[in-house]
Amino acid sequence: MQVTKPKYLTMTPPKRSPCPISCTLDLIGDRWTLLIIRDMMFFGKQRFEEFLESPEGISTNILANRLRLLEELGLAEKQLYSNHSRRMNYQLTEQGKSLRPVLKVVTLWGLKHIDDTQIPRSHPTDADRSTESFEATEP
Amino acid sequence: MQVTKPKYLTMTPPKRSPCPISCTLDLIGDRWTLLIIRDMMFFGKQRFEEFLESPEGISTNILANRLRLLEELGLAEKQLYSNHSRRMNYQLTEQGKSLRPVLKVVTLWGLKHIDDTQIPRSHPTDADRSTESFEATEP
DNA sequence: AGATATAGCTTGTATAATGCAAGTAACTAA
DNA sequence: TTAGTTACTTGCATTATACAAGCTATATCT
Repeated sequence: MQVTKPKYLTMTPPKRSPCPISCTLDLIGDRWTLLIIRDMMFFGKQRFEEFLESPEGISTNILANRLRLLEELGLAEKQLYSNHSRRMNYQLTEQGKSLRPVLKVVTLWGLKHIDDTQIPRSHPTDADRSTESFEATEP
Repeated sequence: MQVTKPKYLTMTPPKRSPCPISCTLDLIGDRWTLLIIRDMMFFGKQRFEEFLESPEGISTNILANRLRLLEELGLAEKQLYSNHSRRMNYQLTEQGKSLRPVLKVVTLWGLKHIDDTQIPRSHPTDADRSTESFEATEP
């Protein structure tokens, strides 16, 4: 598979309809994508192995697939951590960060309507890099 | 398959983790469920055949499956339309209606970040039954 | 009464997505 | 030189989805 340039949201997947809900679900309407975005946004995760550590237990092939899709959608960017390592660095773009209100309202709904849910505690090492709080109200 | 009583959100699907985002995705993290809720909430749709008419083109087996799941989750209720007909009547419960802020923020995100999206125009006959506006701000 | 239509599904089958385990490639450190 | 780290890919079994067809109970028409 030969991917040249990241595509943008304007040109990506086939729409089922022009409805904004339907179109949004075409992008992030699955059980994993928002969790990866959560990990980047609230826990400052940036590397493949870090995403694998999340308690939901994503598998490596799904993770690789979703990271590629996020890049193609322009929601995340991939960079080399340093020039002498294979280590990669995934970060949210502005587009990706714009999903914050979505994650927030989903979080609040879950906390209120599903029993035994709680905001995960991040590891100290994760918290160091986390730029945004899970609870914070405003962008 | 023998389903006795509707289950409630507290006892339904296996959690991948206690994270409220993860748990919410376990319930509605697919490409169809929120569209059915949209149809009930904003377009006043109540019947099997009405859901089939939506432009995204859900298939009958998936629709039947999701309506059953929504009932099991306590997000929707199924009733007979009248006592002399097979006609069914699906309606959101209070739990289901509580997803309104989620649909709203998803709608706004889609409108702003995905090209060529627009709020669908409902048919006059649908609008008659619609209790809530797609655009309205407050519950 | 018998035929046609309507509504709400179920069933069958092909294709696609997911889950799980294992393996590979490039570099890094000892 | 050897072992470890990181980011994946591959293979295969299971599950979900898409598409088409069919079925059942009532409602309506003639």
